[in-house]
Amino acid sequence: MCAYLVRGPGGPRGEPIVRAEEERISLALPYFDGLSEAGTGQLMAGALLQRFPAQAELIRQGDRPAFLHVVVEGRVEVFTRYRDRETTVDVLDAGESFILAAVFLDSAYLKSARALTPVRLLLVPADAVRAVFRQDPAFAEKCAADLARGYRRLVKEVSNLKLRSSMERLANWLLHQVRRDAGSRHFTIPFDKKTLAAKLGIAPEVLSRNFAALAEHGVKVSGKLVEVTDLARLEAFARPEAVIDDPGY
Amino acid sequence: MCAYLVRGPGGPRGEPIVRAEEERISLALPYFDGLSEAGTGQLMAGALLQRFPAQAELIRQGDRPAFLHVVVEGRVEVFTRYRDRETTVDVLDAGESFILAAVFLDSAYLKSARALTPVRLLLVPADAVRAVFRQDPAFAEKCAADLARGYRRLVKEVSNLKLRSSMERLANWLLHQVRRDAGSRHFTIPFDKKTLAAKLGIAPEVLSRNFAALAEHGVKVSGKLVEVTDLARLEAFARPEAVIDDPGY
DNA sequence: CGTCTATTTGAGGTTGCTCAACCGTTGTGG
DNA sequence: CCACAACGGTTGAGCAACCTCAAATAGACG
Repeated sequence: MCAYLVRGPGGPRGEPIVRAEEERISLALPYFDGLSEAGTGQLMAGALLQRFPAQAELIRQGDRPAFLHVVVEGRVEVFTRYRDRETTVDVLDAGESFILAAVFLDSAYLKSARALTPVRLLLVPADAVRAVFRQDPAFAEKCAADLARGYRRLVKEVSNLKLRSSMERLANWLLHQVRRDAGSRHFTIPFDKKTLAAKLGIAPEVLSRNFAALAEHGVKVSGKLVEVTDLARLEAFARPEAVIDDPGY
Repeated sequence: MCAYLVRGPGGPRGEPIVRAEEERISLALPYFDGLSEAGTGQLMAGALLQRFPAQAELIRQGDRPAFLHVVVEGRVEVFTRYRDRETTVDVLDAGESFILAAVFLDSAYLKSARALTPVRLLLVPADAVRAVFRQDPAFAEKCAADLARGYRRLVKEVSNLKLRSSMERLANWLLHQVRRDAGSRHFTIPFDKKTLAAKLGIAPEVLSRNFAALAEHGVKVSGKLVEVTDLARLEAFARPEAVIDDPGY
């Protein structure tokens, strides 16, 4: 019933009821913003707030969803496997949820997920999610909006993969990071380069060479530290496009 | 307000109100199945049923959604552009809808769409969709399920693109067609090979060579006609996986 | 029968992959 | 404190998958 309670060495410990303090945290999540009292209560009644150590396997593709997962703290990598290959579909930060689509349709996970850092997850029972969806229009709208945004993110990802070279994808990813940091000229890559390579859909070696090649286009890298020395130059090379690159679009 | 009424030579003619006969057609669409009377009425009140000639541009990426589009008849290609490149995201048959996510979020289209054949579309005003979503839980659930399925389709597409070679994608696409025709050994490709190539994310020349290469794996092609001479062999090569290839998964 | 468009084929270049060796950090045990 | 794994990343070499450009064919159509 709840595989999480027994999985992993020294890791997850179940807390059968979300305590007041932690409920406050959960409510602060964009996810539950503006919900009815009743709905919130129902969602939280069976919810668990759990910790997992880095590298813990959170869900496994093919399994059936028992909970909606919301990242409260830490970073989660969502990926798919095929034969002996594996690729990153997304990397999620605190405040984001995953596998809503599987929960909603009550279908098997298409993806697996692992903790990239130690994480804290809010686990909301799948049937509660479905029930509250039917009762609380505000929540229904929230879910649908989430699904719609997720859909659109993937449409962009498909365009990104099919229409751009790996260099272009990397360049645009860098611009994305820079923009997110309010235009700061340097930032640190928030996870392993191996993970970044998987996210961009290339081999780690190619990422390495691409970084080297971007020196020509106003980017300097040392370790996880990236400095954009010539933003205009990088933009000229990356040629970002609103429809693919604007997060809010 | 309604660009469709004036676009295209000899093409679309608007019908301000959906006639009874045509409403029956619309109601037969899976989309409106099980909806409340009131909801149906509201959706249909401002709906248009329109014809477009083959090749007509139905929506253009970057525009704002005025209607939810449902394919009543014919086939529609959904694609994205970037610089001078273009790629097919999906090909839709009768009964399927498109740009629900954009309508729901009231955001600009991420994709363009064109008619591959002469088509008949049901155009449901975007604000009606949003309004009925809030009023009719059955419709809300339908929409969310549609969004969730669309999301999952794209997750599979991303896996398909990132984890498989173009040969493998083609082989699995063939298996897909065969399975859809209840296991018949031969079928005709339902659109241009150029379109198929774009859907698979490769240049037309590569598709051509891939078809030739699949002769080794139990596939014979002449024109648009495909015959699977050795299903077991093709499956051994394609190695389909439920998580990526089962439509209902 | 010409004319167009779709597809195939050939040639040659690019991009990205794999394998293997190497480097720099980090962590460990003696 | 030092040698030595161990790990993540980089680099080099060779190969495979794809792409582009240019012709040659094959159909579809008037």
